[in-house]
Amino acid sequence: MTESHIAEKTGSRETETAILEAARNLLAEGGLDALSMRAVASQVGLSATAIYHWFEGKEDLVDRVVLHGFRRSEAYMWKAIEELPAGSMDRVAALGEAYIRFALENREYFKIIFAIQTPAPRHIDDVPGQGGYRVLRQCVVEAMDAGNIRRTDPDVVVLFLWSLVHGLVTIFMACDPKEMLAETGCCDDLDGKDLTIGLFARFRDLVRGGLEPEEGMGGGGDA
Amino acid sequence: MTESHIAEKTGSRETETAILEAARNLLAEGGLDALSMRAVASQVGLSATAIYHWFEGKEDLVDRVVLHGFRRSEAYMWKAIEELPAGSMDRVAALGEAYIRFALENREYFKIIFAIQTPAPRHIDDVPGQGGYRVLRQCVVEAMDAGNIRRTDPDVVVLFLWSLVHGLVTIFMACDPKEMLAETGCCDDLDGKDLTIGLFARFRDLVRGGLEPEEGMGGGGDA
DNA sequence: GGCGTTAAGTTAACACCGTTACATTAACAC
DNA sequence: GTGTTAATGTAACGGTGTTAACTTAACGCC
Repeated sequence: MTESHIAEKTGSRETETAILEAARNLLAEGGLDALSMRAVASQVGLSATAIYHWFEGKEDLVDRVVLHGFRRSEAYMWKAIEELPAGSMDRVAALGEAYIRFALENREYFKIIFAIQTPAPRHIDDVPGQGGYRVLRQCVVEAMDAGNIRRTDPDVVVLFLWSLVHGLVTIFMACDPKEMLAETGCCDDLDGKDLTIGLFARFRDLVRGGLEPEEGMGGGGDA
Repeated sequence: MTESHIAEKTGSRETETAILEAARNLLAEGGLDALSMRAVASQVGLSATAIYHWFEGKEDLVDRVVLHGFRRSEAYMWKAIEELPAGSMDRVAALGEAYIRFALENREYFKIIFAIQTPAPRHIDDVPGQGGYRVLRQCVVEAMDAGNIRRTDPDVVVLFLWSLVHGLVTIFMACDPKEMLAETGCCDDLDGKDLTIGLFARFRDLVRGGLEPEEGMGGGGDA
């Protein structure tokens, strides 16, 4: 409670950020298993128990690491749309693509939030939606105002789009997308991240026009 | 390699299934952390090491437990559509709803596949898509033949629908959906599983008709 | 200069964990 | 009987997150 408290804290924070950075690297390289208190500590040059002076425990440490990831993701998504015209569907699509890119480039951050053993579900602010949700929502509302999206509850549309992209990413992170689409031959020349984005591109038509057949095209095939 | 091998094995399998059942319960109750070799063993009345005679290790045990979950999920989905007319969109929608129901009623099975630390992604056959993918694909193809779905690559449509539903479930398992839609007031009276399904119902319009505004409705609002 | 307090870190230990090595018991084949 | 194999047990290893108790250094204060 003394006056010099602020300055004193500021200096010591270096240790805290060093711990966070080490944790971040371990997580990105080897996943949650590789992020052990002892591994983090040895990388920083401390004993494992010293970490408990800065973080409540492993869960707290991981939370803080992941939080940092979200902050980056928000910036990532803003950057993706900044040069595209407001109200355009291109903006909405670019946002989806950015989400995919970020997720696949930061698998471990991403997995943790949706994979972690949480007894209670996490608050929305702790989730990639944090920045993402609000950015997307703004784009959707603008697109509605511009007459590019049918006028309905914007939150339903946002969740619709978010679910679509998030589902695609999550599925492709768990299965081998290449194998999954082997029979189809669609996007044959692509793989990994590009395949996911290629498939996302093919979703655009469905999102825009829906699954319903065009009017006046006759009743489909030979049924 | 002796002749009595089969009968002998059949009798002993009871131990194996007892282990599986104990593992299943522990997983469903307390997640992957609660499923420890020692906990399983004590529940069956064995020593932890005895499990290694029936399973290669924890990973193998978990895999087998999850596999059982998939089998159930497939049956669950077949049952959901059996009384609905083939080729109808109701079938497709019922499948989505069944997927949501199963996921939320079997969170731990579900989480594991998409959450587990897999260096290499799992094969499609190891994923809820296993049964699910093929069931959904059949329904989509039938709906195309019946003229209820625009004719395009069915695998793209299947993945589109699967992504949508899977994303919705995954997001709602990680965030608090109630909180997320607080401002909107949509589906205000529902919660938990019902809210997710309620929201899924609102997706149906968007899936059918797309986001594009109807022709001849004028250029949207006041933009 | 001595005192109390706090920050920052240590070592030792606890209770788990998955897994391995090795011993044991029982049943069966020859 | 003897050998073999299935089925289980005990003891132990190296790892985990975490706690308790201790040190060491720095600071404010009188």
